Amino acid sequence: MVRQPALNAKHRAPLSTERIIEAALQIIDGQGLGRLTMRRLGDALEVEAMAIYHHLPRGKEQLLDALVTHVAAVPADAPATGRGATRWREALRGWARAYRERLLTHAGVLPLLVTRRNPAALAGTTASLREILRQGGIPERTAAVAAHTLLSYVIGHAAMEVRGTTPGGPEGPEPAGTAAVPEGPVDWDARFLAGLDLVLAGLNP
Amino acid sequence: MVRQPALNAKHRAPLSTERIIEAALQIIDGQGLGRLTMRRLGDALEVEAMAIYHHLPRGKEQLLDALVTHVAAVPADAPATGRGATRWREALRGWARAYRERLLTHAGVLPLLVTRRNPAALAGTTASLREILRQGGIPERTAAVAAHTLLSYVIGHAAMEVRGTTPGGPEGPEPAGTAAVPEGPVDWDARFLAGLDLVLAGLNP
DNA sequence: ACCTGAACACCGTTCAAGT
DNA sequence: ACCTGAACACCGTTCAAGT
Repeated sequence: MVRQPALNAKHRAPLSTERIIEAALQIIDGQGLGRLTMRRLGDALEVEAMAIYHHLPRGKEQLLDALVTHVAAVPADAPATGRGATRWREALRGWARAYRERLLTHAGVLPLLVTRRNPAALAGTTASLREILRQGGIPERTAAVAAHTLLSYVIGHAAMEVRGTTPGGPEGPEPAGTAAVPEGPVDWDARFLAGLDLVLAGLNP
Repeated sequence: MVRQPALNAKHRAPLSTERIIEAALQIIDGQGLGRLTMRRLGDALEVEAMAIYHHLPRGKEQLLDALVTHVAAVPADAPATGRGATRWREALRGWARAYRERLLTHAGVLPLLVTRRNPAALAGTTASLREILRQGGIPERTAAVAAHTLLSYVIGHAAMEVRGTTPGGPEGPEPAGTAAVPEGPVDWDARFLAGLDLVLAGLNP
């Protein structure tokens, strides 16, 4: 009989913060945030749950913070060297599409992004957005507003999408004299892009 | 000695779904979502935790759904009878301000609003927004987009605010050649209104 | 019909101990 | 330095029982 490597062998990849975050993200994406458990995470890493605390001393809180940073703290690329009104507009559009996609593939961390966790996680993202706008000739004040508006829209829209298509009719009391008509199934891709154009339309350098 | 009413007296207000939701919201607003526990909720209602299941058979899941509905499923008022471009614009602005305030005073439920829970909860809200836009002369298609855009912005912005003012600098790798400058403290009220105008600016009937 | 009490399977985390 | 095992205080929920 060929000797199998011992189950608790030491030659498996050593535990590291990166591997922990990766495994946690895989659990969230595959089974949902509610099923991310220190014990289950330990199982996925073939380690006892308590071993995680050696790399993340603040425990689950620290893990969730790290996940938010990993998913949401992505600065936008600087705009390509050429300038002109279409240049930075296209850059922002591209960033928004990529960022939305990122949020949707890791939809399980969206609730974490909304909580007060990790207050500085989005600072880099907003700063890079402001920079793109500034280079596009938008005045400082307007750029600060536009950066936050754009980020708010993308995050908010991702949240709406994650809730799923709203199949039912309206709820609650109707305002008098108004028959609110429920909307049919929504093409979220198209709607996101249309709303994005609406937000960008107000920006004139 | 005056006889005190028995502690487990029956003359306390009988348990009801309304009272349960009210008490839960009070716990969330006062101590945070993480401290909302069936047992603690029972204590607040002077009842054993298991009594809650008699009114909410699906347990905590149903409670959280009800909380989202209670906080977020508020249709916008119909615009005042007069028409003209400023009328409905003012109506939308007023709604957005009120809705944001509502979300911020119950910031603890924001993570719940983002999760897939209660998919129909926002249907009534979006429908009433579409109706206001339609009455303002905005074509059906544009109205549907604008309603979602506006709602996404308000929810997203509330989320940004709840995370707190971002005191630290940027995080993560900087794009080459760009020194992203961290922003100072933000006046969220002013920023929200400015962003709101940015979103509404693109809407021409 | 409405509420209680005990019990079950699970959490996150601590702490002393192993190698 | 890195991981384990047992233990503690807490969860949500079930189920039989009380009134």
